[in-house]
Amino acid sequence: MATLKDVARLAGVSVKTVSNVVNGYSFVKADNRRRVEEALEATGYRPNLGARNLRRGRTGFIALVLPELSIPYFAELAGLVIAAAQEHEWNVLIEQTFGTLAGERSALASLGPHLVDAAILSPEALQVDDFQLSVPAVLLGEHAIDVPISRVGIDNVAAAQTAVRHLISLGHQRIAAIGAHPHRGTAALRLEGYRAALAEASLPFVDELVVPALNYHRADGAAAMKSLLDLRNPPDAVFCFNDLLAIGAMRAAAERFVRVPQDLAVVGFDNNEESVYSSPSLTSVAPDKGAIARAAVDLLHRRAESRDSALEDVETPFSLQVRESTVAR
Amino acid sequence: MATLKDVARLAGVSVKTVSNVVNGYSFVKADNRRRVEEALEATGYRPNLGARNLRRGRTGFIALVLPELSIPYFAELAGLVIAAAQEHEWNVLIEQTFGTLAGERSALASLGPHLVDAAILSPEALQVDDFQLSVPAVLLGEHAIDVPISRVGIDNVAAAQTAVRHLISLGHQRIAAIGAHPHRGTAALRLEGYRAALAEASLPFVDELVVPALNYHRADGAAAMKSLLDLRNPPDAVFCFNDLLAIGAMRAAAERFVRVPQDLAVVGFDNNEESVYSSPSLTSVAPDKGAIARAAVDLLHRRAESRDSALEDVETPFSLQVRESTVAR
DNA sequence: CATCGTTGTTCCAACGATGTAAAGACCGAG
DNA sequence: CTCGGTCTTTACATCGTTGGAACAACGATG
Repeated sequence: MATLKDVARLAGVSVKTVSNVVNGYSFVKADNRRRVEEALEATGYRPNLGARNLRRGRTGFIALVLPELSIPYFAELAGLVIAAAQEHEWNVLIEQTFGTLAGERSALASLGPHLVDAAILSPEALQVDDFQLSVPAVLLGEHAIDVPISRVGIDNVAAAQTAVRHLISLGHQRIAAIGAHPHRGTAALRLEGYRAALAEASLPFVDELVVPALNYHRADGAAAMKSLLDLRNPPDAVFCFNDLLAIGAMRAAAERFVRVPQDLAVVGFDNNEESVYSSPSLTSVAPDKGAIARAAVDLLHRRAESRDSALEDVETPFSLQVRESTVAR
Repeated sequence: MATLKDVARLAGVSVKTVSNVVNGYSFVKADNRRRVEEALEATGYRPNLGARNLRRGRTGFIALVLPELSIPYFAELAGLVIAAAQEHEWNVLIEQTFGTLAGERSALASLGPHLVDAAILSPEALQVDDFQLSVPAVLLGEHAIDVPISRVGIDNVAAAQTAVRHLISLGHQRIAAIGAHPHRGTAALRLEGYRAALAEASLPFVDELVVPALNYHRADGAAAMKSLLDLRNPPDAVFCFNDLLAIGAMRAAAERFVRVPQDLAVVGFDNNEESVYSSPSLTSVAPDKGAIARAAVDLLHRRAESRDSALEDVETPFSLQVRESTVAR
């Protein structure tokens, strides 16, 4: 691998002159510039990023800490973050926490200015004490707890309310919710939106219709749905806090020969590609994932450049995608 | 951020002694070792990986070049690769190519010993000339073309044959295939397995039943299925070259009120989590993704350590997961 | 007490890049 | 022909780490 030294020797100039050419410094004599450029070409020189960053005091990486890549929402988001980071010459390091406190702690511990310039976090279990970050960071989703970190995400209350209003507007009266969670900030807000929508339609809030889910996987949605179908008086609609739960719920319904949407309307959250092709296709709250990824990366870029540290709270748009799980073809 | 120098000053020893303690060098006096360890603790020292790797001549990263994270197979695989890489103290850099030649070329160009120690590639369009790699690499899937690079993957011919045999054993005679592709190596092999299974059952190979798919997304599967259902004599079973195609195909069938599996049996490939929860659930060829990830990373580790460069071809196991899309409950 | 081998520590150079300061080349003005 | 100012290039130090050689301390040996 060619280094600046090799190029310099070939071009017959000093190392620094080559460095100047590489970095676009203006005052290089045309003749030398040409010779250096030829030498660069001939050796196929590529800068050693490690060395450059060591000298510059940056690493060229940002961390993306998320629960699991096998969850479609995070996989899609990761893809978008990688694309957005590229525009700022950042490479993305993905850390999986599997939603556990231990996993999140170890991911955070491994972060530091020597490894990454900044971090994007999607935490699920972290405590206040854990946020002793040494690099600029941004939270995706919600503040489960009150920590001084910027945030990017949608208005979860409004989004949930929109989803449940949709169910109410279709005439549903006994609407369940799947995905309550003791620690997850988004879960609390979506529940709040659910409550608000019921309240404004003067529908009662029924405890037994709110089912918790510890993980947001398909299996959890299926289990929750089964318990709902076992009720003396099962719901006629269900709002799931993410699409995977909804997919699991629809699966459980199908196994009991409960028809969606005739017997049971289902709304999800995240608008995974999977939900467009399921049978029936799934009505879902669609956050603008591209906007989230871009906003998060841009925010970190500003913070990494200027050392100011104003907290920001960026709200990204969402929409409701209505499909067959609430309105039959 | 504390450096070795800070720790050394605090402990009252030289930088090198601290380095020796950090790296587990045996001959350090107990007394000094204790003082250094206390100083390490007190300063919260974490080695600067960039500097360490610069000195050691490695980067601590491997690249994972794949089409797109939003494709579940690659998302799951990426998660497993990250986990496997952790055991060798490697961080994973994910590059998305979006299946285009340009994307793959630019990903490859950005690779080099200054950035990564090794690379795992899942190419779809690359040409022979492109494989001028300067780091150890391994291909996932198949050699589309004849290049001297190690490979890890399943026996695609046998896997496809197993899938189609399954359909034949259920009495299907008119079996379609979705996913033929002009350049993709795996596509050719899966088609070969399909052909072999037909041949051994003395079933005719019918051209119109083999449908190409340029991308392997759900939409492509749906489009292909529609064209098959438009045939004068449509198939009674279909083998899709991946699960996304199969999901799209089942969706298209449902829209035409074609029942799966009664009117049409469907087999996929990849065994995505999504396929377990679809309605009907999808019979699929299940490659052992964990084994693939581990084998690829381990192979690269061996190659990065010892400079020998024997080509390896690692075959990982697969199985057929039979579900409702071929056998009704 | 000189010598030796073992153990423990330090100093120096190097990895590849860039910022700083100083030196060299060149120009026109006085 | 010197001076002062702009270009242009260079030498050097530096980022944080580690390998190697040098050095120092030590008890054991002859």
